[in-house]
Amino acid sequence: MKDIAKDIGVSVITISKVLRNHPDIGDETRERVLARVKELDYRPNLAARSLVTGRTYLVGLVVPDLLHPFFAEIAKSLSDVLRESGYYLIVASSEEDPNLEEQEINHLLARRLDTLIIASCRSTVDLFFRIEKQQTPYVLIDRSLPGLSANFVGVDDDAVGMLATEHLIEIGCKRIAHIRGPETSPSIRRMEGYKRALMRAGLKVTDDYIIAERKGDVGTKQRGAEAMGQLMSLKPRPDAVFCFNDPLAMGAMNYALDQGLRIPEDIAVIGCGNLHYDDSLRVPLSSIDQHSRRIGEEAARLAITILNSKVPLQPEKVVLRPELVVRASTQRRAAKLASPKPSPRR
Amino acid sequence: MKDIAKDIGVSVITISKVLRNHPDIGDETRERVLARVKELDYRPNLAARSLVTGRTYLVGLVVPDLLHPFFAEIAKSLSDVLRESGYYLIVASSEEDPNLEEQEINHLLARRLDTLIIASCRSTVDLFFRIEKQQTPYVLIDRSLPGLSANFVGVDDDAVGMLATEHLIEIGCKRIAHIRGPETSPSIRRMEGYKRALMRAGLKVTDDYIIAERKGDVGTKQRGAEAMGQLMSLKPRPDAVFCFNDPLAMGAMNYALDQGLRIPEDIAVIGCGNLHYDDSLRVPLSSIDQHSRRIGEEAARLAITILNSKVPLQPEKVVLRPELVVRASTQRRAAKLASPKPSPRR
DNA sequence: ACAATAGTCGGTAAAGTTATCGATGTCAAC
DNA sequence: GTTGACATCGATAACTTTACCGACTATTGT
Repeated sequence: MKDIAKDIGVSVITISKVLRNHPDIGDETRERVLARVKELDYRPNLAARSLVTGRTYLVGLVVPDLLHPFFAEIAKSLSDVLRESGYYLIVASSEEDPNLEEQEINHLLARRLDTLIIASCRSTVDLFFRIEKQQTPYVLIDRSLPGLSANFVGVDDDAVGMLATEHLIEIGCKRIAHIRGPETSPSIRRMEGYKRALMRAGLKVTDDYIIAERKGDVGTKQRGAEAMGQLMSLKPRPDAVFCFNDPLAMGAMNYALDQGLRIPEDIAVIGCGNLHYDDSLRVPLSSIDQHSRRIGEEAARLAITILNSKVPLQPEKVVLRPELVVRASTQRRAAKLASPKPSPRR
Repeated sequence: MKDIAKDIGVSVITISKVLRNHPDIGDETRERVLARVKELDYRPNLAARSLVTGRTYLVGLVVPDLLHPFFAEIAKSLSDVLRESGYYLIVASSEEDPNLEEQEINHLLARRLDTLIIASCRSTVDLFFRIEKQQTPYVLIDRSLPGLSANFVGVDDDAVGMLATEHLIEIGCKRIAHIRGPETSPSIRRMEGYKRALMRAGLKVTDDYIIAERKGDVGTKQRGAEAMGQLMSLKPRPDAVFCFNDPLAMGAMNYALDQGLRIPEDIAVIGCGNLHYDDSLRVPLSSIDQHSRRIGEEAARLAITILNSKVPLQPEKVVLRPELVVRASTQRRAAKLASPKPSPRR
């Protein structure tokens, strides 16, 4: 920058102003500066700029697993929207490990990012108080924490559980099982929605029908298969399963099919996530769409709003309404039980 | 930092050294500093550090599509390995648009990242010369550019094409079609491998049997379906298709199945990528594994090697050997044509 | 006892940029 | 001709940290 200034015969400040489209500079000077800048293919050092402005134009994203299509889609839409405002995304993966997550967040805090966007696998709130003390704004996505009043973008997980379960009830299922996820808010809320839907329909909640997350780090599909195995060995076999997410459902379906069962005739299956390959599976999978793309977009929008605001804002919560997507795995069957009347589409 | 120094009665430099585990500092002093640091939950400003050291400990990743499982897996493994050495990943998506890619790379260059890792959709070389002029080391992944001697990590795409095609030949297919990808090196090389395998087997290459990428931005699955539609309308219908990647293959298979065709009896299908849901599809999909995880790991390793080296290194090329994974979509059929002898496994 | 060495600590300057305010010049208006 | 307004540019200081070297003490070897 010094060189350019010398070349053209103006001061460094002038160059700086041109580079930031500051209105102070005359057209002719601006042209000459820009010409020289282009000639040298010069780019200002953003680290130095950050140092003096206090802004990095960097947003951190912390997710449990980048490979999961749900988080990948969020990362993508987030990155798209942020880019329009000149922000970039730096990603960190917590591998569903609370300690690793804390470590990653600490590191990101040291980088003085403008905002953090976090799908947390922690169950305690202390870490987030520390973030607030650092004055770093943050947005929780997908997973919320009890007792924490923070910005949040996600789906209404109670509604997810109810929607899925009600659908299974409508198509005539009586013994509805649930394969649940890890101990985080979405899993807990979906299970509660599931239970509430059962009770409303006058069906009783059977503990055996709820399969909890296994420990250990086997793949999700594998866990789905094991869970289905457990369910198949029960005395009155379930005639439907609501799975926490689609990869689990995939594993569960594979197991059932390999055992010679028919889906949905013998057992109906519904998942959550509405992944793009759901309709190409051995049996196309019904699912609850949780609008992953919109979660990313809304989180980005929220982050930008916060960053543009002079005053600290009240935490905002964006709760999206889930949507039922029916495919073959729950396709209304001519009920082998006693419920011949076609259930109305909701 | 100034405050901590004052509190303890030492100089700022001492604090700085403690924070970087510099051996210069005595145990007692170090303890006292660390205690106070922890008390204040203090973290050094990495932007300032970058300014003076010239290193950001940031690696940029530019890919065409973060949502594609292939790139998502690379991003994940990359991020994992880099983290161990204290590096973080900043991601940018080019959406398969060369101009957008240039823009993104320019921005990343301004951030003075330590390394760039790029799956480029550009066909010209000039941009990369500009990167080299900025002294920023970079590693190409998946896609290479003719005439560019750069660090590269990817799979042997000629071998991919040959492996897939030879497999189809071995199971008795005679009229093998190819649905190719965009105009980048993997697609070109795989097609060449495909052609070479045909010629070696004494089969002739039919132009009609090679479907090029359609323009426009419909989803990949949709494109696969359309391509399959084109193939099905040909006079001697192909009895096998080698698809550039698995999403294309998914679309193609869906179309064929919906038309009442049987896979692999009427038409065998093989893709590339070996995605984790391949075995859960309507017909489990044979595929060529291109070791996406290892691509990420090797790229990270290479990046770190470059960063640790005092002297500029010669460009290194890591070419992985692809691997055939056979599933139902090409399961050796009791050839309805005239080739009853079981083909030997290669 | 003296030099040499190792172990600790600090001072100075520098990294590249921007915020703030002040300085200059030009022009029109009265 | 003075005032005011506007447009254009620059000087100073600051942001936070580290590289480099020098200084001081204590210990060791001879």
